[in-house]
Amino acid sequence: MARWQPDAPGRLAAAALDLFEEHGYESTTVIEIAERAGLTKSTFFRYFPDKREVLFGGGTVAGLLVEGIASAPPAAGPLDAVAEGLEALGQTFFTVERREFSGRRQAVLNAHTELREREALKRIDLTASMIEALDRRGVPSLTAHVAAKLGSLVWEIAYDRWIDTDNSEDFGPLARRALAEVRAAGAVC
Amino acid sequence: MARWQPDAPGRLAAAALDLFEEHGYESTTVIEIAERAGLTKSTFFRYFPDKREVLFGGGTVAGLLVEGIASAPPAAGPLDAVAEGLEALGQTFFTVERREFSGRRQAVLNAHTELREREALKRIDLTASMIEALDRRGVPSLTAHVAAKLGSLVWEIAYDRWIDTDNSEDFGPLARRALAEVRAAGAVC
DNA sequence: CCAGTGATGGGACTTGGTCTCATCGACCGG
DNA sequence: CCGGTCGATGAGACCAAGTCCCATCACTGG
Repeated sequence: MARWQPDAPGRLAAAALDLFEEHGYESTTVIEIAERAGLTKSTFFRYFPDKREVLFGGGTVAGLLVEGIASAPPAAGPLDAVAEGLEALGQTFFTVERREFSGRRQAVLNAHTELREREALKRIDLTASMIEALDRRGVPSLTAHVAAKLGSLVWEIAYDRWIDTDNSEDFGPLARRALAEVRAAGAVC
Repeated sequence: MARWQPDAPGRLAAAALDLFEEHGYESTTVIEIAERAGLTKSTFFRYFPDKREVLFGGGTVAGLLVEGIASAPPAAGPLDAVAEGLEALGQTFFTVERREFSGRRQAVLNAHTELREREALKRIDLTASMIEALDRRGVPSLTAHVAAKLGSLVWEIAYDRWIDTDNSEDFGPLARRALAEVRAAGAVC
């Protein structure tokens, strides 16, 4: 028999989301999170560098997106390459099982500035990753910057719609549609 | 004779920037900042909600930008309206006197994740302000989103170049040029 | 002379976050 | 069966950020 329950980080994240929903982010203590997960403060900080990060565990996202961009057909334009990356993300990360969790998580995020701040940083770092990936495709720097910013916007729009409970479309098609809309809007700027 | 030295927030901000440059952000204490400014921790937190915010005092920026966008000629397209806003900013906020301070401040910001994170949040909030301002001009939502994102990119590029010590051009012209480049890059996405 | 006001100081208190050391079952070689 | 190592966890001291409440004290107007 195992000495410890499995998946400590997962239990911590789940406990945290529950408590944040129940009492709000600021009013719940790291100690409370750890206790609900059957652990202690020490262990919490062993897995997460700070309290906010417990809601940002999935660090594989950037990697998947970058891979997707890299493996787009060489002839594809920069924005199409980003679309390819988003598509890849939709198939491996934004799966149906993750949808409900993502929605709950996002509601908590939107409600607390401290968490929105962390989200903002993640988005910027992600945009930087996209720029790098495009750079490796030979896209000129400025074009890469523009494509990454637009790609980030496409992501936001598609993600919002994907989370929306009235909706049950997969992430991939949503991203494709959002991309087309953004492109059309960009043409009239 | 005045009972207190004038401009407590300004003294705190100056002291903070000095100390951050000397010892780094994390290794300098709020108490140290306050002491160098001839004040106390209590007073520091009376003027700034947290330690990071001491480097983000100029809260008028968003207002100026929004005004500039609002007062652009009605015929101007969304991105041109944003350019108008940036121009306004260049004349009232990004003045020559502020250039050296901005450069020092930016160097500190770039060196510390915690500060980059706050900057990321400010940028997102600013983008939201731009979207609102464009919305009030009757720009359709999606177009406003695209224009705001591109405007934010133009801001970044122009600001970088403005700070660059090899350069001494004013912010307005730099923004104009950056806008043209971004537009050209956008056309090939 | 006196009461009110406003910027500041002082200090207790909570919590996030770091660090170091102790614990203890599992596993492994003999 | 035995002893030692390993790896995940616990315990608790410690520091700094941030909150709160109350004291201080010059200035002001009546």
